[in-house]
Amino acid sequence: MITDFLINFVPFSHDELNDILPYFKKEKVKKNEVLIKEGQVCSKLYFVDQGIGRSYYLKKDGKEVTQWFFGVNNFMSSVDSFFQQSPSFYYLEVLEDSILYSITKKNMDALLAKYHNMETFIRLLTIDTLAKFVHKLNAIQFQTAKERYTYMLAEFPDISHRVPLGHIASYLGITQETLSRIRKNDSH
Amino acid sequence: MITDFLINFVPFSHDELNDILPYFKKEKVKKNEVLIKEGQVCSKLYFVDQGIGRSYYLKKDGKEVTQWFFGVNNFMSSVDSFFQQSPSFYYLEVLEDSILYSITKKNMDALLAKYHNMETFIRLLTIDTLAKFVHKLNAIQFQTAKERYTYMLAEFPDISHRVPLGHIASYLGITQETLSRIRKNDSH
DNA sequence: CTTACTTTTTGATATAGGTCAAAGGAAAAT
DNA sequence: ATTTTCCTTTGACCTATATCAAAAAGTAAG
Repeated sequence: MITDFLINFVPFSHDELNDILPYFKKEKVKKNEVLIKEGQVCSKLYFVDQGIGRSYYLKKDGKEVTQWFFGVNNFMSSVDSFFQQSPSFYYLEVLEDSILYSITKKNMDALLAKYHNMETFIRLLTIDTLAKFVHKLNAIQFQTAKERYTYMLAEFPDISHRVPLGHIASYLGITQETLSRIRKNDSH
Repeated sequence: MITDFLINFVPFSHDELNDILPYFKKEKVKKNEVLIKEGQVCSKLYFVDQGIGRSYYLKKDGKEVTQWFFGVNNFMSSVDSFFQQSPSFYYLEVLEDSILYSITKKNMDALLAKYHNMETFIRLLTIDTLAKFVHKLNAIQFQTAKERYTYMLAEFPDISHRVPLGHIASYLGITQETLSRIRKNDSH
């Protein structure tokens, strides 16, 4: 639940939660639905209640590159686009029928201005996100294809077998043929 | 100046600035001095007034990998270690005689609790940092060695010719021999 | 069920960039 | 100034992973 996620970072009061939570609107989204396209400004921040999301972009040759996966109980968005209101470099889509809770930038700004705790929450959330990106960067920068896949399994244990192999391969910066061969060898 | 940097993100009042600025202590640091070692908890956030810093870690084989460069007018730290008070994965050092302004975690926490604007500042700073990391990740993940160097020149124009080539190479995830060859060809 | 479409696997071949080794240059120390 | 240390360049060779192509397996649709 989104409440648990919030209070896990910051001790919001009951009154604060009662004011904040209604701004998150429930959205049911069908598999493969695209939430944001490249170039659009991301106007909502999503919380994944059920399902899986991913962000990706297209290389010049048209190939998709997955940038991130968003599992249950995670916020999903094109972070910099949402907070900086700049055109998104990424597409955002769901990979399964999903239930999301979304809040608009406008409402988020109001909450940030109103509640010091909300600022703290977003600060901590961003630092957490930053730490995850740093972790991925380390995995990608100097590890072999096999080690990268090991990182993937650790970072996204619940996701690694529910999404197409090609999405994972591009997330890891390797080809799907290579990943297929890694999986084959892994299963002894 | 640090003041300009602050008000560029958030419209701090004069009173706020007068309270905040004295917590930043000037430090003169000699070339190659190490500020944080791997495993230590980063207790200070630094602002680079003069000089260059870098963060790096050691691979199992003992080779250094540069994670980031910190130029003039940038905050420098092992971000997640400082804010999450977790052991740093990185070393932090300066590559030239430098002048830094540092604030302790304790004082920063006090300012974050006292001033809503300070929370906002750190939130925006973190989002900015996150955006830069994402940018690097994109460069590293799917670009050739030469394209990565182009990214480096764009991201750190003032730094690219003041630090050892080996530091840049490891930052980009390539070997120094390869980078040397790229530079040779660049100068036609 | 059968057909069409998507995803994964397998094989053969190519290549960017790594590794190893050694020489040249530059900078710092005595 | 001369020596020592560090940094950069160059050359020869090698390997992990990409690319290309096609078969096989899995999933969805009529």
